[in-house]
Amino acid sequence: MPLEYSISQLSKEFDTTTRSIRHYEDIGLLSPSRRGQARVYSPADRTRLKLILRGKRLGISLEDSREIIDMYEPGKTNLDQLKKLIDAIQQQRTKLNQQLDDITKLLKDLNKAETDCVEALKSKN
Amino acid sequence: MPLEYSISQLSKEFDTTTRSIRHYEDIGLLSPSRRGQARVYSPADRTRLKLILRGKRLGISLEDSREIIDMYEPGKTNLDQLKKLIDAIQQQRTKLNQQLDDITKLLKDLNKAETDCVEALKSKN
DNA sequence: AACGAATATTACGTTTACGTCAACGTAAAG
DNA sequence: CTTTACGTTGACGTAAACGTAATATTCGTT
Repeated sequence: MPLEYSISQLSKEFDTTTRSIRHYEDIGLLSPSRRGQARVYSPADRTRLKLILRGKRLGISLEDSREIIDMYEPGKTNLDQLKKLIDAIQQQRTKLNQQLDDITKLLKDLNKAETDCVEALKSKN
Repeated sequence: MPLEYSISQLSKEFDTTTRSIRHYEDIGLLSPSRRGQARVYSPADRTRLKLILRGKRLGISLEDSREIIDMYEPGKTNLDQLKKLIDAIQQQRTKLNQQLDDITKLLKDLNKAETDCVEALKSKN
């Protein structure tokens, strides 16, 4: 496991574009260090990117992703800050469970659609 | 269960807007019948809307939703049409399983974040 | 008949999440 | 020293998914 990554390395690894990664930086979701003016990404940066993209696949907006990701940051040891976080986590959990429900339903529907298709194919022979 | 619905009824039931519902019609995802110029939605229309919104919650684009939803339509008994559908279903299933994976991982992360928070809170007392 | 509530159409505006140049710096290879 | 590959910063463009008037119509009620 490398200790640092270039922007194109990450874009390839996660099948995204350098433009997107820079965009995430533009809106403050990433802040890689620099060597000269070139971006240098740490494993931690890479993890953040991974989380962002995972969120994307779940239809989570970048704005919302920021909140979620910030939860994992240490040093957020302010007291009522913590309570806020716990609350946010609850909300996210609710949303995710809803999605889980949606997905199982969709998978069920897909299964039915498929068997229907297969049946229809059979009856053609 | 009613035999028909008005646009505002549906917008309330599914917590969306009449504008959105009309938009779905604009792009051909819905085609309710009319009484005069007023839209009249059948239970089938309602189901389609439900599927659209479920897809939305999963970050599925309206364009992709169209494909999925059309799978449920009967009368698609063209032969290689069917094979295409089965293929599309497979792809969707793959994507959904990926999402399932993402979600379980996120939920795990959220659990950890939460216990961390709670721990942090305890240590403050 | 007049009114308000619901619905309609038309059309322009907005937000999100990037795509797509253009113009230039940098560093290793031939 | 030039090519090649990769990187940078603007700046403008765009597609999707609606929001938001503005205006007109319809329909049951006073």
